[in-house]
Amino acid sequence: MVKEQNTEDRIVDAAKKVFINKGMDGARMQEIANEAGINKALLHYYFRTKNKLFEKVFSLVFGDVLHVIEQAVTKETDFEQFLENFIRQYIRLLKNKPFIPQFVIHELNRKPERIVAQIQSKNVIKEQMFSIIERAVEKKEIRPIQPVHLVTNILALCIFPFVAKPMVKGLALDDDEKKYKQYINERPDEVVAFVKQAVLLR
Amino acid sequence: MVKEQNTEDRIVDAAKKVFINKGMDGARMQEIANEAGINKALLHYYFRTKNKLFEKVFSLVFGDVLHVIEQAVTKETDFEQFLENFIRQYIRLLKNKPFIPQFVIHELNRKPERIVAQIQSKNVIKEQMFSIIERAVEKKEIRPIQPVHLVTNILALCIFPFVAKPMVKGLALDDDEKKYKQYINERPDEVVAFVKQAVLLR
DNA sequence: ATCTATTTTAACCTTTTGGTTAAATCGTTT
DNA sequence: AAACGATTTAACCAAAAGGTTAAAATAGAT
Repeated sequence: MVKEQNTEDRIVDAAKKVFINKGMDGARMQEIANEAGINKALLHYYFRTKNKLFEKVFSLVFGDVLHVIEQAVTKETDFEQFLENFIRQYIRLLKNKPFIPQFVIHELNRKPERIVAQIQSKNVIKEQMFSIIERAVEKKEIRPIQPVHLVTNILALCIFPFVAKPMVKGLALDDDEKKYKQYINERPDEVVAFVKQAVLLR
Repeated sequence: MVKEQNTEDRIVDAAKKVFINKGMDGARMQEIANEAGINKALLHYYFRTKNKLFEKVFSLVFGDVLHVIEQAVTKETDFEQFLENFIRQYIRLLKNKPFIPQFVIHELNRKPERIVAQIQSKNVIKEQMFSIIERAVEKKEIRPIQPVHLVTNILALCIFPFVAKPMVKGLALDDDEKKYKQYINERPDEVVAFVKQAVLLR
């Protein structure tokens, strides 16, 4: 956020922007250099290859996502609090960086092995989430549901409006950016309410 | 599905396969030619440019999706039937062509104008869906919910497990393809139940 | 048999792009 | 002032990729 940053950071920020918007294939080193306000030679001086730069960017972006999830998961609260917290935090992240999911998904499908590389740090999170859900089921706070399904349901509801923005905006909202923003602002409440209705036992 | 097809169809099928897997940027004309069992010269003989070929493929694929949606929407039934029908049909489509959503989403984000071009045919569908939902709300069959949100919720729940396959499989299912298939098979029931719980008034 | 459209072969062109290199410049530190 | 790292300039290279072309081969129809 500070104007004062060193070249390496400027490069990484520029690369984030370009890679996220264009993907690995669509991104051009020249464009990244321009975006960073430097020239191609210096770009390669810092990061020898496009691939190295991309890997750096990917792990940073994916790290951001994991961090938010971890944050929400490790706060020991009851299920309802966890749900609210998780959904609102997650959507807030995506509101600030709306291209993250498309980027992550696209690159994950392009090179699924990457997941395996970082699997250990995620496994902790997974176990945590699953156990929160299982406990809630045992305590009859929510109806019986497999953790995998509930987790993917929640993620789906949070992520979809961002990856499918042109569809949502174009098809349902008269291609009106204001209406889309309004819609996005309504999302946290909507998703929380939807999921609660779907699983909470009353 | 027939082995006997003319060259143009073979090309289009091959192009579908490659474009869907690699995207516009990642796809190679040579690879499409190989996949179709012909050479590059003949490929360009049928489709002068990569772009023309791509546009053809995109509209075909997107047409498939719209067709399924249209099918489900135009069957005049009550809300519950519509819900079941829509979800099961849609997931069946994705089970057969799992790469469609990622492809459509990626290309839609790359060139959002494309939506505007086909907007009229979709507007009918949209109106139909929205009115089904509004009627259900009026009749107190479901709790009050904005059609945009409900529609996107349903689409999200259907689509996400396919676009995020590596994540679901890797994170939650021990990277086990069998478990993933099992999970996908459970999806229709799960989604139907989830949505019903979330909106149906009992 | 010949005409026609289809298909192949293979060479070729051009543009784009990732990446390199060498020399010069600028700025800071010592 | 000298020295060093950071940065620019600009030319260059090689590979990849989209696209073209011309000539030959193949096959089907009249």
